Amino acid sequence: PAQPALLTLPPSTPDSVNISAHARDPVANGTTGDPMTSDLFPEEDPALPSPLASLLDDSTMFDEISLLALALEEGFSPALASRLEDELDSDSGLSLNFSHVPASPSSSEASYSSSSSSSSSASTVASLFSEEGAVGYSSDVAAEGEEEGGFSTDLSKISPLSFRDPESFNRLPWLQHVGHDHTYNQQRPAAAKTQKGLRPHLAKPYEHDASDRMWGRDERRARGLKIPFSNERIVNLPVEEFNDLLAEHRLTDAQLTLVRDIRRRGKNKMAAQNCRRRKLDVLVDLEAGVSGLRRHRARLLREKTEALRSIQAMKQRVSGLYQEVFSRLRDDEGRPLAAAEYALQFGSDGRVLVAQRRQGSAGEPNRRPSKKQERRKK
DNA sequence: CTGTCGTGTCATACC
DNA sequence: GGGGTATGACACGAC
Repeated sequence: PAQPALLTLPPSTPDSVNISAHARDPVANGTTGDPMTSDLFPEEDPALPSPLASLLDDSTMFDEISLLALALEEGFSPALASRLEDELDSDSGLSLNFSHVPASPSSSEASYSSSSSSSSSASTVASLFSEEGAVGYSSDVAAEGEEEGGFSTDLSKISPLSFRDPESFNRLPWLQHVGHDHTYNQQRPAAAKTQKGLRPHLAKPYEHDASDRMWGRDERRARGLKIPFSNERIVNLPVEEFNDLLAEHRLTDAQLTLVRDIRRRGKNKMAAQNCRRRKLDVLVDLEAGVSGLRRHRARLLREKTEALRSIQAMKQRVSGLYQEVFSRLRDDEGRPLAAAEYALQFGSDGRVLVAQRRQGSAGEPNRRPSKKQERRKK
C-alpha cells in the first residue's frame, strides 16, 4: 500500500463541490476554460487518464530512442556515417585515408630550403597549424643535406604527432616506403639509380626519375651555357650572395636568364613541396577535428538517450501515482469513479479537480462545470 | 590499359 | 619593381 503523498492539494475553496448528479449534466460539458486548470487527459485512452498524456505518447519517443540506440552503436548511424564519409571524400584531390598517407616530403626537403622560407611563410604556417609549422628550413639544415638523402633511422623519436616536423614526418613507419630523395641540387653518384631495380621503394637514396629528368634538364642547360657555378648555389644562396656571385662572373643575357630561371624554379619547387605538406597537415588536422566531433556527437547522443529514459521513468511514475489517486476517489454514494467518465485535472495553483469527461469526445474532459469535486490529499 | 600518386613547372596573386 | 612565397592547374613518369 503505497502512500500517494506526492500530490499537494490546496484547501477547499467555495468553488469546490462534490460530485453530484448535475455534475454529469451534458449541458455543462460543452464549456471549457478554467484558466486555473490544464487539460492533461489523453484523448485516445479514456481508460488510462493521465495528466501527462501528451508526454506519454511514446509512439515517437520510442522510435527516437530506438534510432538513438542504433546511432549509438558506433556513435552514429551507418547512414550518417556514410553521409559523413561522402562529405569528407568530396574533392580535395587527396585521400583522407591516412593509414597510407602517400605524399611524404622527404627529409632532404629540409636540406633544400633556404633560410628565407623560415621567415614569413613558415611563420604563417606555424600560426595556422602548428608552432612547428615549417621549421627546419634553414640554411643550417641545408648543410646536413649532404648526407645523401638524410634518411635518419632514429625511430625512437617517431611520433604520430610529428607530421609537421619534416624529419620525423618522413620517419613515420607507414611512410618509410616513400624513399624519394629531393636533394636535387646535389650531384649524385650514378650508383644511386642502380638500387632502384632491387627495392625501389626502400632504396635509401632513391631518386625520382621525374625529378632527375627535370633537374637534369636545367643541369644540362647550365652546362650547355657554361654556367660557372652549381645549380645548388644558384638556388640556395641568399639573395645578396647570389647577386655577388652574378657580379663576380660576367654572364651573358642567356646565361643570366637561365640562372634566374633555375633559381626561380628551385625556389618554387621547394614552395610546392611545402605547400603540399601543408595541405596534408590541414587534412590531418581536419580529420582529427572530425574524429573529435564524432566523439562529441556520440557522447551527446548517449546523454540524450539517458535523458529520454529518465523522462520515461518519471512519466511512468507519475502515471502510477495518478492511477492510485484516482482509484481512491469516490462519488457521493461512495462508489469508485469510472475512469471512462472522470479524470483528474491539475491546476497551476496546485488544485486537483475531478472533471467529467466530455460526452462524445472520449478523451477530452469537461472543464469548468465539472469541477464538482476538489479533494485534499495528504 | 587505366587510374592514381608524386613531383616539377608554370601562371598568378600576394607580400 | 624585383625577389620570394603560396597555390591551383597541368604535364609526366612510375606504379
